[in-house]
Amino acid sequence: MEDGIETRCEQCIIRQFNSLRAMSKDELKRVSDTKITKVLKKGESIFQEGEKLNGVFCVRDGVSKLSKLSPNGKDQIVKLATKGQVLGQRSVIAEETANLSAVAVNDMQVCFIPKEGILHTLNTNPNFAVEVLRHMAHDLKEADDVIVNMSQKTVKQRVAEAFLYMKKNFGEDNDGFLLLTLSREDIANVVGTATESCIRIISEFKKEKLIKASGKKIAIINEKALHDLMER
Amino acid sequence: MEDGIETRCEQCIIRQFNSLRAMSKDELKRVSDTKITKVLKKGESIFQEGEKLNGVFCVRDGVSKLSKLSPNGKDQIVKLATKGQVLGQRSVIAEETANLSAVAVNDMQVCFIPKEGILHTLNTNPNFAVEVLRHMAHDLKEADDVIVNMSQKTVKQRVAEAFLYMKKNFGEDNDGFLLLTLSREDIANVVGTATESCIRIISEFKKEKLIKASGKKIAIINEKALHDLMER
DNA sequence: AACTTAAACTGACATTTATCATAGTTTTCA
DNA sequence: TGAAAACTATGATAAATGTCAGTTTAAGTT
Repeated sequence: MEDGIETRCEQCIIRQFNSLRAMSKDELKRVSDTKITKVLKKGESIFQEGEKLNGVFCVRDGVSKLSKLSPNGKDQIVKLATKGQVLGQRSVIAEETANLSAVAVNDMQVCFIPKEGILHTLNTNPNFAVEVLRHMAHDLKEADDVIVNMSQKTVKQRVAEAFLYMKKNFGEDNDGFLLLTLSREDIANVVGTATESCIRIISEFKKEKLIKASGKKIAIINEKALHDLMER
Repeated sequence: MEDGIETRCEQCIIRQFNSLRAMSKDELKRVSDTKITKVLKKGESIFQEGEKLNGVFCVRDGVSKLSKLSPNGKDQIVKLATKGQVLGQRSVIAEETANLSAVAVNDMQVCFIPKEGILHTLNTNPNFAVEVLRHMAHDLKEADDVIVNMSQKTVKQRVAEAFLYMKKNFGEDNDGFLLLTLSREDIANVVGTATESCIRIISEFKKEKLIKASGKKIAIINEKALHDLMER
């Protein structure tokens, strides 16, 4: 059992850093030996904006929102991280305080990996560093795309995109309902709009039969229409 | 003379990657030996979105805008790069096509550095890789900040921020005019708004004596007020 | 200098989005 | 289970921003 956890934890690192061959067995073992597993309830925070991180967190189960508080008091969700993704690596690598807060959207399990091992491997294993670099380059591209979406697309388009994103990255159950359920407020914070505006658009989508809802659960009915709307 | 150029070109790499000690003399020499200097007129492009890059470009003189075309035909400027900054490293590192276009805002001089040397050093010199990584981590943080600004701040706040950014990063002349002059359209594309909206806000700022203008040149008169406006 | 073109500006109006108020609905938990 | 709290929903209205149309000004060009 405990063995299963360890194995999965190693998998996080491997997958995130895309570097099965970049870390040696020894290095992986050292990382796994020092990890600490932590359980979080929905709404609890993993770390806060401004906090100094002593390591990274690997999501074993559940979903975390990475968000930043803007001066006007609103919270902008920049990213949603799920099983296998690593949180905090940017701050650890840059040796800066966290620029985002990480909060559990569901009940979660994360494992903590002290920064020493990561930094050591980074400095001694070029392949590993390059893999991490490549991963961060990808994140940077995604961030650029988000900037363009935020400034050039309407709220309606961004809501459509958010649902498609949720389907693509978190999947759906047998009845077609999105596995990731977010509150209307969280959706609004992903999209960067007021909760009421977000709700209104969701209502509209329901009327137009693009989506259907059962309580908090949402199912995409007409994916093509959502997609066309988003691209226009 | 040509020697001066070489020296400065090496400086670009060193400064951008923040790694004076991370690249050996030999490595730096190899990079410099293979560089090609290129002159561009205002409006000419260095590379286009979607293009495959065979190396990075180091800005020796002038300013380049890095922008992305959105489906609605508008151009979002994501970053402005000036002397000493390197363009295209994200694409080269990720081995992807460029996700942004780079166009000269002024007359420019850039030097081209083939990717082979960069990738080779990356793979053999961990210190260099870590420095590049750190640099990219910083870029990523900045991108996150831009996302929050775009979604949470008003156009007026973003215009104020743009002027403060221009002052901070490009400086002003003896009369207090910003050294970087952008067309109204370019400012609008930085801010992510319509050109007319941008012009209207600039007119407002002039009336309120926050800035003054002489032709295309703009001077900040009341920096504190602009700052307060931006933060609110 | 006269001509041509591009950029800057202004007004009127349409559209989008935010805000405030309020009511219905679900969830929580004592 | 039943009341409180949190979330979802809708209407009315205000504020912000975009669009279109037209004018003025500046910048090149021959």
